Amino acid sequence: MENQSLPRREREKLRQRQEILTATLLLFSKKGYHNVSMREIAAKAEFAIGTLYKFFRNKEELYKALILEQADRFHEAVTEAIGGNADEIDKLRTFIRVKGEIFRSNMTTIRLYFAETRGASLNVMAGLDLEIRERHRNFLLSLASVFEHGMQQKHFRPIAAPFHLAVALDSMTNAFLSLWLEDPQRYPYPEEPDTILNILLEGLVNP
Amino acid sequence: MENQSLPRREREKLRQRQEILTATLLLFSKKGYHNVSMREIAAKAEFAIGTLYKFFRNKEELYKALILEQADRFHEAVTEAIGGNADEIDKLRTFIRVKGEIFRSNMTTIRLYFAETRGASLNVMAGLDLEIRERHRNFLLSLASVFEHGMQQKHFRPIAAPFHLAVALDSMTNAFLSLWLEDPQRYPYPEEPDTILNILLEGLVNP
Amino acid sequence: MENQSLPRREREKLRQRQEILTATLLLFSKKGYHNVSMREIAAKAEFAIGTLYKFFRNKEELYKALILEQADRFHEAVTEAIGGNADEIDKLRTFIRVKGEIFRSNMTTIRLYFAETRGASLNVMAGLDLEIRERHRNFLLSLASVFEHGMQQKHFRPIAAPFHLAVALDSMTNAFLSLWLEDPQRYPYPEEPDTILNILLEGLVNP
Amino acid sequence: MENQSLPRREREKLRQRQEILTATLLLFSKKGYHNVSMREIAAKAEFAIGTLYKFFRNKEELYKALILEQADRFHEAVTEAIGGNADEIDKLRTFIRVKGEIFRSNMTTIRLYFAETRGASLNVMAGLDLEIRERHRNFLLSLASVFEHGMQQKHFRPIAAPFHLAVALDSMTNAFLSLWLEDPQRYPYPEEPDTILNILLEGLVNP
DNA sequence: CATGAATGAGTCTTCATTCAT
DNA sequence: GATGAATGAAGACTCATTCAT
Repeated sequence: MENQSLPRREREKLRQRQEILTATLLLFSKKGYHNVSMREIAAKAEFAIGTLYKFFRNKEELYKALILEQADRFHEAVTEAIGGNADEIDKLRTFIRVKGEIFRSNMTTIRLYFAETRGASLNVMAGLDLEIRERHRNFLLSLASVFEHGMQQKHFRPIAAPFHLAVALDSMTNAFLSLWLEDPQRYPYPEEPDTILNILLEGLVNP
Repeated sequence: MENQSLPRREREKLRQRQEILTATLLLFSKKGYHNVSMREIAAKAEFAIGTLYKFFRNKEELYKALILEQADRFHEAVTEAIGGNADEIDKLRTFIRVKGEIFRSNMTTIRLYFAETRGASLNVMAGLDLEIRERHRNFLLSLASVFEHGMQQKHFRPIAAPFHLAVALDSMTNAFLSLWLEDPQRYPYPEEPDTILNILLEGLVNP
Repeated sequence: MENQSLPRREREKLRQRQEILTATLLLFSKKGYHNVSMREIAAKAEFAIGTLYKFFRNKEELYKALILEQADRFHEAVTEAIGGNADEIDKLRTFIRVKGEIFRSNMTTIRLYFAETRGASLNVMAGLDLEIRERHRNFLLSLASVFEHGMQQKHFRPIAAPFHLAVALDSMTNAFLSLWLEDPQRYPYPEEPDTILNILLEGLVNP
Repeated sequence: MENQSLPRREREKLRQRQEILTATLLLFSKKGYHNVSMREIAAKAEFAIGTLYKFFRNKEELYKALILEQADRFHEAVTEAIGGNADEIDKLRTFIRVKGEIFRSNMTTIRLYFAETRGASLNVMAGLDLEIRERHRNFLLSLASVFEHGMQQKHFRPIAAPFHLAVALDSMTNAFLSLWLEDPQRYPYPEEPDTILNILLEGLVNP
């Protein structure tokens, strides 16, 4: 992702920044923001404490950067999943599948993300929350336009506003993935994302 | 709720305990567990610090008590909403409405509740989390049995497992209420809970 | 010891005072002054905290009273041991034996006593120390007069000042009893007090 | 005592450690362990509180280190005093003199030492006590072997077990030094250690 | 430029003491 | 007079942040 045309010095700095963020993610997601010390992060990242402060003004800033980076990654991926020219239903199916894959391969990140998007943000700071919500909202709008387009194409019945449908679908995937996160054995996230789709579509598709 | 036949001394103690919990709820939900000091709580509750420790062994215990009390209140209310002998669809409608009302009159509590049920708990402690999840799961089972009964009565088509439907409905109400929480103006939680019901039922009801 | 002619009310008070002191002795000698709380003492003595303060102005005063009472008991007993008309050597022998008996039957007290007489007093307060030293000094003077008398009677050679001899004898009994306190098995305090007497009386150098 | 070939950084650390210990010794010996706060120590040592914790894990550890260091110093010195090839009586005389000198130049330390070796240890911790007793016992054994050797050489009559004689001599020096500590004017510790030696060596009984 | 030693404000918690009942 | 609930000062300890080397 890093621009390879940057001067070597700059590229090096970006790499170090990444290393710090990686170590931080590991620690924060395992123990929580308040239970991780800068010393601990420095040790894990194999930098001096002072160096951390060269990259991030303070602990909060480091946290913000971490969350935003992860949120970006996440929203990019799901947004891409519903892009392209595929059939609307395929797009929804792809979305569910891709989101599931991201969860499965980023449980660590996800825990942190949930912690942020669901109120915990109150604990740390308000500003961050806004930026995350912004990204989330943008994604919901993209998803809504899939529904909208489907309606225009008469594939979908207008049982609710497109945005509401987007919110509904997004929340259902969250809920099922949340169950899976709790107990992957008991609640396997559908290999085929059909359960969720069924619930949403069974009444939605125009007969 | 407090037993009025308790000796006066006991009633007084319960009242004080409640005052502490109320002050704590306000502070925790506004600033988060780690950003509130016992001194602050004592000041808000208008008790001496030492008095706090008469009621709660330590800060964590106070937090636990607070969360559990609120969760109980919440789950009792929504469980009651789907009890009784009403028609299944009416029960779902009542659930959505009641949950909305609870949210609207307990925003403070809700913020804290979400913080707990959605990952932030990682930050504070594991034990509490389990008890909350247990309550949540119990409610989901009750809700599932509403769907199951509806299927047995042939009011509902078996488009998905009852428990999955319960999860879906619960998550949708959360999502819409979450939007409303963010911006009550922009996202009014449906006075009539029909949007959510529509999404869920439009395909669910047996034609 | 309590004057039976005191009004009943007074006698009762004295008895309560004793009960407090007994409980306190047990706790202080087991855990040390600073590791015992007034609440703990009140519980052990089965009085209310406030009642403790009726008898002793504060924790320190309670401590002082306790130590002084024990010291008095102790010094009375050893002083009595060297009183009477017996032969000087018998008096010394009796002293050693009696002191041993007191130790053996009051280990609890003794630990506290040592803690006080040997520097720990620094920890708690200076005033107490003085009163104890006074008693100790008085006893040493009594003991010295035994030596002095023995010299006058020509039973003893004037190898050192009587007071110095008293100090020497007292310190030796302390040392041997201290060993015994540490490990009663390994260092049995002489049934017959002859070891200590030998050292003092025999004369070590080979003629 | 510090290895001068250590890297400068290490030497500096050792020096700081010593400064902390020195300040701590002063405060503890004057006011006692429980009446000295870490804040106070930090102020006296002219370090930040946090710095104290870089050197000692907690207050107890600091105390332990202090006591053990002083005890080592003390026992080394007295053990050395009875080493070498001198005549046994000379060794005893040297011991008495050297111990006196140590006392005189380390009153502060001594107060703390006594506090530990004589019961006060109950108050703070058990582990430390053991290590000190161990050192003390080792010294007594060395001293005992002086008596034993003296007996083998027929300089001493076997009036008591060598170990008992060691205990006796040690306790007498303690007692006389303790008097001196109380009131240096009234009880000058014998310039020439002859009083104590006399008592021990002369033989008290008139032949 | 990187380092990590030093800092000290701020945290939770205990407990001697008071005083309304 | 007895009680023990309430008080809040004070203590040990942590950790984000700075800055001399």
